[in-house]
Amino acid sequence: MKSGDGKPTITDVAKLAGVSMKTVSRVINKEPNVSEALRERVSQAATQLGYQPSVSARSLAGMRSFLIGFLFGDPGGDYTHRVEVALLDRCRAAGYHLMVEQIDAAASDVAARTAALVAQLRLDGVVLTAPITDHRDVLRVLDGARVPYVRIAPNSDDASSPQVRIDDRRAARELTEHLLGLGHRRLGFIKGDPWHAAGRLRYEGFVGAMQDAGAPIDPALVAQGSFSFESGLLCARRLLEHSPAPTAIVASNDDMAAAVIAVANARAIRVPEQLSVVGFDDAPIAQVVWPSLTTVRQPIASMAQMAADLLLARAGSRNGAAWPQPMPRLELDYELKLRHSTAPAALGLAMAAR
Amino acid sequence: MKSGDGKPTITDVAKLAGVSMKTVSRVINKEPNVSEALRERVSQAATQLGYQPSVSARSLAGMRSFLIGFLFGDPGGDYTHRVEVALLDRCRAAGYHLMVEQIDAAASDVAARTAALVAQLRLDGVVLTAPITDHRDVLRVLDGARVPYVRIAPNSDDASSPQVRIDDRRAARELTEHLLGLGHRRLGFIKGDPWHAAGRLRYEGFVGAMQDAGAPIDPALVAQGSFSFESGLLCARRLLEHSPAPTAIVASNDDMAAAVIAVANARAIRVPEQLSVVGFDDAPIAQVVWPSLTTVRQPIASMAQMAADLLLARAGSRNGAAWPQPMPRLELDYELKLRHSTAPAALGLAMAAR
DNA sequence: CTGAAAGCGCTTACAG
DNA sequence: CTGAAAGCGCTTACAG
Repeated sequence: MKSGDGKPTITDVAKLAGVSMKTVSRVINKEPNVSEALRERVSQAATQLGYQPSVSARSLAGMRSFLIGFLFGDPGGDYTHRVEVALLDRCRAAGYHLMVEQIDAAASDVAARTAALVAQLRLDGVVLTAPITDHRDVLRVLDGARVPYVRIAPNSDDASSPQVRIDDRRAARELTEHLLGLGHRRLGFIKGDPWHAAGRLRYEGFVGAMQDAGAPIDPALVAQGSFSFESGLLCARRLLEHSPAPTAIVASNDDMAAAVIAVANARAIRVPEQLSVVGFDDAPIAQVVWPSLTTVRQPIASMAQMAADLLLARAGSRNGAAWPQPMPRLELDYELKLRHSTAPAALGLAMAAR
Repeated sequence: MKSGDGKPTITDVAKLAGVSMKTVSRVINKEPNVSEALRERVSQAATQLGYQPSVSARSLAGMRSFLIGFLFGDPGGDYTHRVEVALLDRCRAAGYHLMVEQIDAAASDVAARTAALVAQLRLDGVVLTAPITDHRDVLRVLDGARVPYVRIAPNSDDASSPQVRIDDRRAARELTEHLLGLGHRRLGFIKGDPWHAAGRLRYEGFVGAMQDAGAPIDPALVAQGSFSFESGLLCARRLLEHSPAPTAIVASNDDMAAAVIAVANARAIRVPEQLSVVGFDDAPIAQVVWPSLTTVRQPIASMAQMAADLLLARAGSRNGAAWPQPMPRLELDYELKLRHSTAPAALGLAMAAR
């Protein structure tokens, strides 16, 4: 037992176990070449003293900081939070800690913030979510500092870093095909941010499905949103005021789909009897609006975990040199969630009267 | 200009500026007793080299780590994320970084996780949100390690640490009085977690307002929820099946209030014409449900900022010894948000027919 | 399989 | 107002 008031150090553990500092270090780092007897003796001493290795000392002396960074863009967002919790999970399991930083993509100090994070903390790796995944200044600073990073659902598909994503294009296609299969022909679409990968890909999937089905796309029924509920409100009003009105609307995310339902409710347009609506993400809001949203569920936690694992594997390797080749590009499965916001077209008032 | 590939260190800056390491250190830490001329010369050299002080070196050598921790409980949650972004803001402004950790209150390794966070990283301070604010193991570890912490909306009102909150009891009272003022007498209430401060206080406020108004509380109209949308669903069904049904329902948060609206919609009970509903928090869902929710807005960002500032002020002080006395207990203003989910009682079908 | 020495980049405590 | 020395708690690189 240590009597002083300071925290026990590696020296204290070494003394108690009757070995050198270096042996304790080997045990802590799970390095090979330690006899089982010594390993056991050291572990016991560490536990007995409540020894916790100092991250700053390890970071200063060694080649690892045991710190992973998470850089996100949006100030709000359930998506971001879910990614974070999943990252936390993997980091903890690997003995790493998670630093977070928010980057306002439009701010002028983007490079400075990124630099402060990686240079002051010597991060072993960084996880990026859209739209920061494609911010030139951020990527330049990370590349310059040689900090490994993994991008979740980036816009550009280049091979400069590993990425984790779902096939947004195909998911949007399936969603659209679901509506076409219900007999809808006159479909509206609400786009997301154009510089956001998901926004672009989801629109492409919609267009592909429509073309394959020979269904015309009325440009008046395509509105430019920005993923926010408010932008969905504006777009929904525009689409629903158009004549003839669409019988179904595909929104690029659930927030905007929920906005469509809100506008429909306010105008006594019955969903899904008179108007089918689909969203994307399976955000909490999808099950909370009435009727609940048919949408696409992304495996957010799995995506984040894989991102973390890629980084942790590289940080843990003794050389830590480079990414495996070919560059990892993980594509996870999504899931179509059929709920209550979609119904056959032209069922009209018969069903509405149920 | 440094030619090597490593990052510039304090020594490089000192050489370039023609001063000692110690002088550079003084400038970086904004310590007094440096002539203006030298201060300027050092600043320029640092900028020229792109010098970033190593957090681990500073942490190891000095008495500060420049790291603040954020401990939260719930795996999801807009509230948590908003707190985090606000903390990030203040930390960055002060040259600090933010570490996050999630604690599952029911898990067995709560103490270990907390210990790992504070002992390995030597955190300069920790911010806690409910319900972790009142977790015995967490507090014991923090106290034992002498890590200063600030609690946001804790349950217990003891003076062991600073706290930041709104007056939940008074807010719930005002919300209830708003309904009573609209002529409602038969009110239902959906409680939150009993061991969660806000849950208890909001119920007390409700009871107080009812008693003062001489309105009886029907125990059959008080349901025990747990802040989740799902629990709100169950409670709402129970309350609305009761006869005579309530004309208004107070839910302890917006998620549960939204659930009440969902159940009402599903049963063709018109809100607010036949049933008034109020929530608490002004979460995003409040403006997204139809009709939008009358609720109480908490100044979440301000609360988090004040929590961070308390910690940063103490970490920055040279002695860093203790909290100011009396222990800070900051109570911020809330705001009643009157929206579309409340209307006069007994307006009945006249209004419903509009 | 084990260990003694040097050093990571800073700050502290002390001199002047 | 300025600086030289020692040391924070580890890991690296090297011996044995």
